[in-house]
Amino acid sequence: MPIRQNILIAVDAVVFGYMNANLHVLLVKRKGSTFHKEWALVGGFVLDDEPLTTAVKRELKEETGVQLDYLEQLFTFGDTVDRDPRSRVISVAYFGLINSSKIVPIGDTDAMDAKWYPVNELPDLAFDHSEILNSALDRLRAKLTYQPIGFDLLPNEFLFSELEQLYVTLLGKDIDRRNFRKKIMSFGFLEETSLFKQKKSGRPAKLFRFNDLKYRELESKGIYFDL
Amino acid sequence: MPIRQNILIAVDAVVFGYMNANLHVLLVKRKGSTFHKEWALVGGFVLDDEPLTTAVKRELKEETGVQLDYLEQLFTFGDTVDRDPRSRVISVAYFGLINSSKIVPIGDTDAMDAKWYPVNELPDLAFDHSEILNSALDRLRAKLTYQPIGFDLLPNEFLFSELEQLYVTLLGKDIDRRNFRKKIMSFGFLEETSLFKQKKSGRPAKLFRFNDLKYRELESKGIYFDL
DNA sequence: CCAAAAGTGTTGTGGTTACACCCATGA
DNA sequence: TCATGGGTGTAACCACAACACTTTTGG
Repeated sequence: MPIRQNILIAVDAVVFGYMNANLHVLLVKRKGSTFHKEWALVGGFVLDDEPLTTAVKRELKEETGVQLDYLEQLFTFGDTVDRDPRSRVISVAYFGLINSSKIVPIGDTDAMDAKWYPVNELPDLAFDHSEILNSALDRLRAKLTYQPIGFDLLPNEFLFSELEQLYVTLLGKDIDRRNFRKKIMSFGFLEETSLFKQKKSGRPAKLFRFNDLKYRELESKGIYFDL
Repeated sequence: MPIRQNILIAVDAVVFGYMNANLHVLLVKRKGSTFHKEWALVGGFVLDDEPLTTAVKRELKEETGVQLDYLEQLFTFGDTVDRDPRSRVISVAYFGLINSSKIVPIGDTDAMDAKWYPVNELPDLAFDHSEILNSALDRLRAKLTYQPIGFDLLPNEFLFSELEQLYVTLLGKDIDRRNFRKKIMSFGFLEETSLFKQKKSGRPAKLFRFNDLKYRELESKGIYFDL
């Protein structure tokens, strides 16, 4: 094949985690020459014989050590020819969610170069990474209405109020507690456990668990949440 | 930047058109060495300083002369390292729709190398193009439930029965004529014209037109069609 | 007057919304 | 006993599904 191109291909990951009743994104502090010490999404160049998804997972592991519960392709950014000042780079962006119980609280010490940032307190980002992050946020909110995404963000066992709070945070509007409970329960993919969690004050609350089997059944038929 | 990659980047387009009460895809007959004379999606390599969308449009123009009414990024195929036998190629696939009234009936003569194929009579395709086409079909059907896609496929003025027929074809199930009409009309983005179309037999039918303004309004709020 | 396609309403049902009070606990 | 958050039911309303006959034209 006689063709010669001078375009590089990279992958970037927008990984969301939910902690302290807030949505967070995983960012890394760059060390190379360009955008030195600025915050950016996790990502890097794809190896010649490496599938794209392998590349994202490798970068995530190398740069932050996190392991994902959910990963999907988001969008390929290649309409802006100079999005990387060094050379033309096309980036395949991925969108990931991590279960709160698996979150390793990296970067709360300043020694690390990876950190969970609350989405409402983001720093300026390198390259066009803000744009990428924004499309990921749009996707997240859209998914919320047709997939019970909460379950990939919450720990394996959680309070109903935590699920509700997550929806409130992500949708940015209030929810009627009774109606929400009725709706979620009607899907049948939530199980009550017999465990309770004692909070500092107030009545102890039941812990719930997600039933994957029931969920996969429904998923194939297509669910629709309005809220 | 010291990095060197040996990966090529291409774009491919899955373009749908609706004619003779059937969904069609635009295919081209390959002429190069690999997959010579086999049918494939329209596509080709991206130029070094060319935005991705420009590349797809250029290829479409060069190979078939069609001009699209709707184009969106579909998916980037790069998990299979040997999808192109010659070299590693990552392909950014696009999904397009064309208005019936703009369809140039290429390829009904055998001299041409581009042709509209009905989706239920597809030939074998080169590379992993069947897979790409299938994801485009999935996307098309999914979009149908939250966007009035019919309007990008039908001519500017059309019969209600044509719109209905389009949904029947794409969804593969029957629709109640009265309920369908009520639902579509309730959105308010369809306008009656005062024109009539006389068919060979039967009562003449009103022609309808799509009101873009009203549609864009609704689109931002999010529409939902069940059907 | 027959064939062909267009056009048109009503009713039952099930889901969604709106809404407010009691319960269990720790301090 | 008070503060805090957890848990629950009902009634009005609206959207959807099911269903069949009449109208207009050409042959």
